[in-house]
Amino acid sequence: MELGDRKKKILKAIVTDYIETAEPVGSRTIAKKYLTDISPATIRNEMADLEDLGLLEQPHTSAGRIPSDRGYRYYVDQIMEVKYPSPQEIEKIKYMLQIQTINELDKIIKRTTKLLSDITKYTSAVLTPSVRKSSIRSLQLIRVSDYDIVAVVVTDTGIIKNVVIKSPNAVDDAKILKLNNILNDKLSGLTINDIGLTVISDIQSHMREYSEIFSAIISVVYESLKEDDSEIYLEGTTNIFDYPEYDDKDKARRFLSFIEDKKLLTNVFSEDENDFCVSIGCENGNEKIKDCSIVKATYNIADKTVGTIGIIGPKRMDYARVVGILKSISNILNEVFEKTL
Amino acid sequence: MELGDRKKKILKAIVTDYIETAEPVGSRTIAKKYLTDISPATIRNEMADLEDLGLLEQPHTSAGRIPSDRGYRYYVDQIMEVKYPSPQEIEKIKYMLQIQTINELDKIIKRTTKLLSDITKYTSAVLTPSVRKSSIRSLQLIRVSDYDIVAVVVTDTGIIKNVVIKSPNAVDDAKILKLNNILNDKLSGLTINDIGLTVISDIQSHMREYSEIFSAIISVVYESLKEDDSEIYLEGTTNIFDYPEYDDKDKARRFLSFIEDKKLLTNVFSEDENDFCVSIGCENGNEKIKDCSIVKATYNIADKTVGTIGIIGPKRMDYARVVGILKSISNILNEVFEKTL
DNA sequence: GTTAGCACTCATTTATTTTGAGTGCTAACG
DNA sequence: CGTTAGCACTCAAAATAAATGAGTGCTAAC
Repeated sequence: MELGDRKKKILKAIVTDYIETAEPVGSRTIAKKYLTDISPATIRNEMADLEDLGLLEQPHTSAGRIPSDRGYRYYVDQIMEVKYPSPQEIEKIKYMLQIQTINELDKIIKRTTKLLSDITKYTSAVLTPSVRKSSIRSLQLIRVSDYDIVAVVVTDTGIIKNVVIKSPNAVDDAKILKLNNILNDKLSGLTINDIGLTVISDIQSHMREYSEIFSAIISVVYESLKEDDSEIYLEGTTNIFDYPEYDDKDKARRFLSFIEDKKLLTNVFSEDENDFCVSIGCENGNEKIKDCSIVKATYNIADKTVGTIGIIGPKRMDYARVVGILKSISNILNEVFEKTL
Repeated sequence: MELGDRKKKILKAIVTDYIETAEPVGSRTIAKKYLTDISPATIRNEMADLEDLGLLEQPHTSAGRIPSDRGYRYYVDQIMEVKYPSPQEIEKIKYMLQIQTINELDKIIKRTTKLLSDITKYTSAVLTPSVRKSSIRSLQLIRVSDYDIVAVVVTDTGIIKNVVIKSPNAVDDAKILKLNNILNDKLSGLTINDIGLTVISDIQSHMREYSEIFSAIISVVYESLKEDDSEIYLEGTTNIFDYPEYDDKDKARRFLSFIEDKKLLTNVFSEDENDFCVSIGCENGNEKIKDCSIVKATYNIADKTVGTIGIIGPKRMDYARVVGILKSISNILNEVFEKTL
């Protein structure tokens, strides 16, 4: 849909003003604050057109206009100019994400989540890397007692995962050492998906003597790695109280219950085909957050896209700013994760 | 303070009714629903006395009475009879906490948290075991690359903790093996607090050749174990919307911001001298939750008190039921953790 | 000591009015 | 023809007023 120049300006004015004030925008406001050389009457005519096109809507007859989902979409795609953080701000963010004594993946991710909500003032969510896309760098068995083994898997993406295994028969250090060598030898470098029947039977052939204990180990480890294990970190969940659209108790509740359900949330924030995505209102498919917008970006470790960072907030969201921030932070994260590995 | 029998009955009636209805309780209601053989006028006289004693208060002149903090306290300490779950319910809870393919500490705790909020309909919080009170059962170093080591610590309380270490100089498998043996030998059985200068220098004397790498390891591991690392799990945070006292946006917000701050929350739910504790309104010390009550109990692993389970909700809380549930679940948890180790 | 009776209080509910921001339409203007 | 001033009309929200009713404290009688 191609809009005339003036219509674009008016749509932009309405979206901008509505984002700022949360009040429906009237023709007089636009004529005074944004387009001083056109009269309210003319603006009214244009607004009527924009409403016919489905880009604006009117809460009730005697109110101003607010953008519709499609209106926001048009604004995001065709009108807005992304506002990136200033170089100083970028430096500050880098600083916040790099300084730390212990270089733990988890800590960087937690800190990123907090940072995101602090800067944007919306609710932020970060998905931790999933084991499934990573390949195994090292698999180590630790003997804890005669019948208790802990398997520790370290991936090329820096994830460390522990699996507790009850052994069917007693194990000693020698056995563990042998099992360790074989498993490590056969599994390192493989992704979870690579581990199939052929690999397993190959290992099994090297393990005639331990077949029982081996199958206990492999099944538990395999199950544990296969399950979708990426966690989600959340920050700034109470930020929504700053936005008048959530003055209504039920609205706030609906939002927060959605947020509380980690399954739903993970679903919404999981990566899709794009490495960057803005989804507005009904676009995000879930009835419960049909008046929210979500902006998300992916991040990489070891050149693999392993997780996403994002924010969720009211549709009346400062898209230009949020998009700039998310793009920048996802870039910075990629840099950080390049260095720390 | 010793109360007459009738006063006790009236206080009990008021607390019971207020817990149920959230409405100030008037003399007529009591005469009709609870003490049918006394007239409202008499009850009014008694209520005036109870108010003088500081056990009741009146929101405004023409309203009924509600219990004060002290009133609740008297009710909890002197009047209420704990309502324990039925044997069937107990069995159900046991079932929920025991059935699982992989016996992971984390999963049991997560499930407990969910269970608690589901049953009580309040917000539940569970503190995971802290490494600090545990002793080391096994410490294993894993070589990930020339300069990357992961230390895995398994405690007698079933905690598994990973620490990433950047080695100052390259390590090979032989070195790791040797370090492993020495560390394991010297550290297992010790608690974190046991690890002091003497132990460290003792190990150091066995490690002349690796002194540099050793100090890298010991400092990072020690730091990591020393820090207070118990996490807190939360469930049912949106349950508060079911209670009319949180109809007010600001009240809800205050509660939820408190809940969001893991530091504050951990503080409130950490164990104190008692293994069971009810804290009402102002008693819990924090201005932000002065109209909440907290009930918490501890749980043990390997005969050590390692964490707490609890719920937080409005002062108008069904204490008798919540206390019964928490006591039961903490017992069940202790049983479960006895078996799984 | 207990209770019926009554005047009084005050939050809550319901109804009514006022206000004002905003619109659409018409007619005039350049 | 596009633009704009003018005006009647709409309707949510705010302000005001009145009605309701649950509950109290006090007094006097049982």
